[in-house]
Amino acid sequence: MKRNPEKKRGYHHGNLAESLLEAVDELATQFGLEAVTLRGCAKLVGVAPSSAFRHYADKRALITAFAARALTELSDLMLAAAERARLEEADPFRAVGLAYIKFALDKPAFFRAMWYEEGIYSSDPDYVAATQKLADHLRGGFANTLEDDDEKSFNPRELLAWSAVHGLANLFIDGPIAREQEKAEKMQLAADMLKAMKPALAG
Amino acid sequence: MKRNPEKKRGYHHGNLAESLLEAVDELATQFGLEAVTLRGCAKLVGVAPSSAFRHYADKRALITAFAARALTELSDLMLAAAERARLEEADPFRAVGLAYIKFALDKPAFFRAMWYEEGIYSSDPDYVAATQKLADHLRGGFANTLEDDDEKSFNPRELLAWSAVHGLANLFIDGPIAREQEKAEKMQLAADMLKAMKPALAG
DNA sequence: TCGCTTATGTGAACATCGTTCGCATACAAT
DNA sequence: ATTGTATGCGAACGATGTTCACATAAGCGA
Repeated sequence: MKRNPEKKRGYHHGNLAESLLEAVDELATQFGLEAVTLRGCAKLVGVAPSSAFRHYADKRALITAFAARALTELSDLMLAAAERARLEEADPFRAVGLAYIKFALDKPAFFRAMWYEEGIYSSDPDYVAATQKLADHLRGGFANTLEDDDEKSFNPRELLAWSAVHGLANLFIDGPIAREQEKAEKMQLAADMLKAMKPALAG
Repeated sequence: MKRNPEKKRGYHHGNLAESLLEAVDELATQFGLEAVTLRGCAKLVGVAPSSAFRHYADKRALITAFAARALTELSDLMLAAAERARLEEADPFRAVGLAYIKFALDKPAFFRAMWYEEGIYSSDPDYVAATQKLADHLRGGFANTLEDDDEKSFNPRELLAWSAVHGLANLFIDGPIAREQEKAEKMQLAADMLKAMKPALAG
C-alpha cells in the first residue's frame, strides 16, 4: 500500500513502477481509459510527473504494461472458470465464454486497454507474450469440446468461438446492444448466444 | 474540393463543417484516429483552429459526426452487398458478413471511430440514428435466411451473427489474429468462419 | 565507517493540444 | 445602404507529454 502520497517514507518511493500501474488501474476504472494521464498518475502516487520516465519510456509504454497485466488477469480468470466447470461437470466452453464477457462488463477499461492498438506498443514482448497466453487458453478452453487438427493456428470453429465472444463483449461495452440493460440481463443474452452457437461447434 | 488551403476564395470558407470531416478522414486514414488533432484538421483545411468551434461544440462532437458518417457508409455497403448477392442468387448472409469485415480491413480508422465509446458522444441523436440504421440492416440482412420472431430485439441467432462478424473484424484490426497475413488471406479466414457458423443459423 | 557508483526522484522548462473570447469580416434581408 | 447574423481570426489560457540538468538515496567494496 504505497499509493498514498502521505505514506511516502522519504525521497525514494520504493516501488514506483508497480504503483504507477495501480494508479492507471484506479484512474481508468474511475474515469475511463481516455482520462488516464501521466501527471494524474504521478500525483496519485505522490511523485513528480517526470519520475515516471525512469520506469517507462513514455506514456504509451505504461499503458502497454497495463494492457499486458489486464491480459494475464483475463487469462487467469478463464483458466479458473474452466477448472471450476470441469469440477462441477458443467460445460467448460460456456464457462470460459461467460468469463470472457463478464470480464469485459466488470472492467471495461481493462478490456479496452487490452486491445487498444493505437494507444499501446502492440509488439512489445511482454504484451505479445500475454496475448499469446490468452490465445493459448482460448484454443485450449474452446478446443476442449472441439477437436483441434492444427495446433498452431485457429481453425474456423475456434475462430468462430473467439470472434463471437469477443464481438459480443465489444458490442456490450462500446456498441448499441443492450445499452440500458442490467449486467445480469446481458449475461443472460450472452448465455443464450453461446447456446445458439453449439450446433456450429459440434464436429 | 475545398480542402486545399490555396483554393480558399477569401475570408469565408463556404463549407467548413463538411471540409473538417474530410480532414478527419484524411488524417485518420493516414496517421490513425489517435493522431487526429483539431489544429491539424484546421491547418489542412486552411483555417484557424478556433474556426472549428463555429461548427462543432468541441473535438468530441467532430469525431462523433465522423463516426456517424462511417456508420452510414458501412450501412450502405452492406445494403449494396445484400442486393448484389440477391441478384446473383448468392448467399446474402455471407455477402453482408464479408462486407462488414472488409470495411474494417479497408478503413480501420473509420471502423474504430464508429465504436469509440470514450471518444464520441454516443448519445448524440445523429450517431444513435446511424447505429439504429446499421442494426436494422443487420437484423434485416442476417434475418433473411433466419426467421425473426421479435422485430425489436435481437434473437440469439442474430446476436451470434453480428457478434461473430464484429468480433472477427476487431480481432483482425486490434487483436493478434492473422497479424502478418495479407488482406486476402484474412478474408478467406472470414469466409471460413462464416461457413462454420451456418449450422447454428438454420432454424 | 567512508567514499564511489548507480539508481531513482525533482523542478523548471518546452512544444503541442483543446478551448475561450473579443474582434473582424462577409453575407442576407430589408 | 443599413442592419443583423453567421462565420472566421488571433491571442491567450490551462493541461498534457516530454526533456534535461541537478539532487538525493541506496548499494557496496574498502
